[in-house]
Amino acid sequence: MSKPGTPGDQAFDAQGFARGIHELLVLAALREEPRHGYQIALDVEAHSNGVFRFRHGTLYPLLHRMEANGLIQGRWSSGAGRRKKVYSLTDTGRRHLSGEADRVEEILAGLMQMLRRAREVPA
Amino acid sequence: MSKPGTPGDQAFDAQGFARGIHELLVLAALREEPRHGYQIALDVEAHSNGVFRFRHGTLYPLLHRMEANGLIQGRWSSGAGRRKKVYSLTDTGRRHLSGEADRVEEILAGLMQMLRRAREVPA
DNA sequence: GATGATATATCGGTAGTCGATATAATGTTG
DNA sequence: CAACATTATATCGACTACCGATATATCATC
Repeated sequence: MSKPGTPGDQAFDAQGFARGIHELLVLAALREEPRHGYQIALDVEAHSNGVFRFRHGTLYPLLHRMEANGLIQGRWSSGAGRRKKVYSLTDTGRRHLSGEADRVEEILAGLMQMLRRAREVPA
Repeated sequence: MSKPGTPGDQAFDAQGFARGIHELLVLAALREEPRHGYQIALDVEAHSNGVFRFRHGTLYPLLHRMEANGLIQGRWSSGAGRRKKVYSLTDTGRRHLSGEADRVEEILAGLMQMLRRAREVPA
């Protein structure tokens, strides 16, 4: 694995990265307590000063996908009133959260290194 | 702009982010001196310890796109031997480099905040 | 002359974001 | 109560562009 170019290294995957970020945002929002989709969107937006924002057309399919993958589990709130589907982290999801956090952190380190390089004034 | 949720804020755009990263990698690689595509790929991989890696099917269309957008300018090396298309930064590209670097840095700050949050141990 | 590295190019499959649109219950205001 | 905004979820089609595969050609080495 010391040889550069060896496949299997966990390198930056542009497609997976954006998706992974969205998943992380959801998982992080559910870290403390279960929430329903709309709440997750508000929560994410509030905690990031509006940097991250879920569109409806992105969020709900994402939640369905994550539920199908066993990362979260949804239950329709039984009470009367507006129907809400409340999601909570599964054990898999909780494990995934910390694992992905490590992975993303490595990539962020690489990105910051790149930014430093981008800012070096050419001689 | 103080009001959170105001549209027009430059928020995280999942699609644009991944593309922006790839563009930044190219621009940063050309910061000091012109290089041809294959060189850029090697350079990026070397400077990121293999975290970032360009596939050929990604790199060359990207270079064409960036040239069409006026961020870089390519010239076929006139000498004999293997043909190489050497790219250099345009003024637009140089401006874009610093602008995008600022934008990405903001997003990175948001991502790191999210990571911290993801790691907080729930009570 | 076969293999492998250098060097560029293109295409089709694929996945997922995003805007638009739909539905419906609830809160609010006059 | 009528009209409207907000809360809440869902789905679809257009679009974008990454990625693996494939092709072409030069050069070095053996």
